[in-house]
Amino acid sequence: MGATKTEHFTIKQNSIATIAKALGHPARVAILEYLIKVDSCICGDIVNELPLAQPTISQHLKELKNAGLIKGNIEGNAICYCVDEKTTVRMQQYFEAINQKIEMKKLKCC
Amino acid sequence: MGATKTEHFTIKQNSIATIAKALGHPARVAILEYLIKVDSCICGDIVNELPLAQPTISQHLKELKNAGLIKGNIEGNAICYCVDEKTTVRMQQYFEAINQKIEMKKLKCC
DNA sequence: AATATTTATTGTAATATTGCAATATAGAAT
DNA sequence: ATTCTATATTGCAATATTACAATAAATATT
Repeated sequence: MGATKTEHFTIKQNSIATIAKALGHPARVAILEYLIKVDSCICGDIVNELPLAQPTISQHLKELKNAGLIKGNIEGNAICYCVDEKTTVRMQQYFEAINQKIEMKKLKCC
Repeated sequence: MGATKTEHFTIKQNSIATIAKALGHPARVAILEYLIKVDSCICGDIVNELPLAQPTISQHLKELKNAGLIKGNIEGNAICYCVDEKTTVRMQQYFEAINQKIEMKKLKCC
């Protein structure tokens, strides 16, 4: 016991949960917002920007990457991280669909 | 060490992270979707619908409620849970804003 | 009042996450 | 080749999450 029972849910549900989970930490929200704010996107900047040690940020970047929220290209001895639009668009669409359904039903109770 | 350093991030970032974290588990995504799918929204239904024990679901409902994603009204000896549109709309708007910024910048690298 | 029904709480075991120091890796600059 | 710079990995301690059996609480039904 203690481990998430992913196998009981649909691929879509697991996929949304994975992306949401990656954004379920303020440091990772901050990283995403920072990558959007600046034009360039070298990881070194992030270490200077956030009040976390380099290994911690490296770990957060890895999680954002695994969730598909960012992508990283090697550029010399630095790594160029930036947002992966596909995933943020997908999340937008997910919430759009949800809100549309809610609007259509105009739920009886509450 | 091991606890999230929430104090270093903005209220907005923490707030988005809290909502995202609540959706960072497939069971909670499934619960949200189920509450939207059905017209009524009694918790008992959810226990029958999902392959999780009643205390587990009760706990997940609590987390969704704390994050503001659902609200619950007492109705006899049952509790009527349903989606809180305000929060799902807020998430939609958050991703809309993010995607708009990405579109505007058309990031140089990657 | 006694029983059934519905949901919440408590306690606990298993597992996952967070954060960082120390170290490793790999390309760049000298 | 050595040193510098940027990032990743490892190992570990602290904390949080997940899941559920057992139990509690509160209203409904008989």
